[in-house]
Amino acid sequence: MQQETLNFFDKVYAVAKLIPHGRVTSYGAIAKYLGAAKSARMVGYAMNGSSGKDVPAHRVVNRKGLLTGKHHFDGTNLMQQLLESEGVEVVENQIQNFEALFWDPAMEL
DNA sequence: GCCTTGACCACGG
DNA sequence: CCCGTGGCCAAGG
Repeated sequence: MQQETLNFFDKVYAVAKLIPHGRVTSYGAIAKYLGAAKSARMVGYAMNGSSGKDVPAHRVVNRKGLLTGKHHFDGTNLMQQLLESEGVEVVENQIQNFEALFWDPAMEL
């Protein structure tokens, strides 16, 4: 009987891995898909442990399309470069055409 | 075992 | 959109 909390983290990783290229989603969207809409914070925290995993954390941004977590990456603009590498326009830590690139698991899945 | 911090979000003003 | 407040859960001190 493993811990449910660990399941939550694992779910976050699973959903993040399902994010298609050139698309982005928000912490709240993932949390809501997992049934924990109010636990959006935990999604970001889970991402903190995504280091070393196959989780594209750079595709997960906040609700405003802002790269709030770019400071947690190795470099300063690594997250932005990764997104631009997938065809996502990012200016001043903000994703351009965010609503069009937004990928909602609860909606698309 | 309590207190603070944190890659957030919703609501009210 | 900005500001303040509440909530949620986990990790670190």
